[in-house]
Amino acid sequence: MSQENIKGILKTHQLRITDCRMDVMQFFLDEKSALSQSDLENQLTKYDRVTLYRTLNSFLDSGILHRIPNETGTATYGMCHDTCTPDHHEHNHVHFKCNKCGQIECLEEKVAHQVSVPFGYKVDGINMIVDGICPKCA
Amino acid sequence: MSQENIKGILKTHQLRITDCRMDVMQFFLDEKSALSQSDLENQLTKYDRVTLYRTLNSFLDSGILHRIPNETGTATYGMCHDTCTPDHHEHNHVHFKCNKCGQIECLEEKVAHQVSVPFGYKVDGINMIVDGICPKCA
DNA sequence: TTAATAAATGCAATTTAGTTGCATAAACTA
DNA sequence: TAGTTTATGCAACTAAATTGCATTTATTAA
Ligand SMILES: [Mn+2]
Ligand SMILES: [Mn+2]
Ligand SMILES: [Zn+2]
Ligand SMILES: [Zn+2]
Repeated sequence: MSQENIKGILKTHQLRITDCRMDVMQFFLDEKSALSQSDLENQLTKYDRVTLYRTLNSFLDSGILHRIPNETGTATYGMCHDTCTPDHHEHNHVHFKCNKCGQIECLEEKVAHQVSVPFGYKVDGINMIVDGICPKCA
Repeated sequence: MSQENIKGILKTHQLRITDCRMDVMQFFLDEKSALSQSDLENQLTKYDRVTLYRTLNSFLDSGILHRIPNETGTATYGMCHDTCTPDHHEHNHVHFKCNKCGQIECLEEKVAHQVSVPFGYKVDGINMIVDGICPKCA
């Protein structure tokens, strides 16, 4: 994706165009897999950790990224495939976590948007995390 | 559940019977919902935080507890409903997270044990996290 | 019942993750 | 290009989790 396209995404989400934001978004687009704060720190060493935290948060707030649930206790982020807005997020795709390399990916597969729950529970969202072995590790 | 039953569970999993382990397990059995380290710290103040961490980990390793994926970055643990062993965990039930009170519960609802993934991916397990409003908060 | 052994605990220190305040620098607006 | 707003870097801080080690407790076998 071109520099101009990335700028477009930032503008659409009403975010100022800065080097850090451009580089972080580029990194997500290149990697395609989900990334964590520490991935950014390792790769984008020219920026302060705090700036990277704040970049992730601004992307989260504006609906460019979403957080992916995981068991490890470190936040992981993925690009929103769909048309997410700050108000309405639509993350109805499956997440895949490789048990060998640890990488987390957003798959295109859609999640069933209904699930049966006991009487009295009201469902807002459904999140599906599949674990196994990814093609690279097979 | 009786003290003796709890001892039985510990023995089955080849864990030494200690006060801390008895109390932690009792707490999980009483609460029925998923618990975090900080829940334990608040409730079981007579034990050191480190001991509670280690207790959770020993339960995790021996298949008494499982970790529940979430987006917040704090680990949450639930009793394994099914017949889990250290080697093979079978957490085929739905997890529900209330968006009001934050509580996480293991539901009896079974998770579909098939999911379609792109060619090349091998699925080991499926985790389903449903969020919404629980009966208590409705 | 006791002595020997192995494992669990508490405490202090350390590492890792994430946040906040504030001065400065950069981006946008007109 | 000047004025305004927002982002960044740095330092300090809070919170979560881990590690090392001395001491205590649980188990085992005499
Ligand atoms: Mn995703
Ligand atoms: Mn569960
Ligand atoms: Zn992999
Ligand atoms: Zn609730």
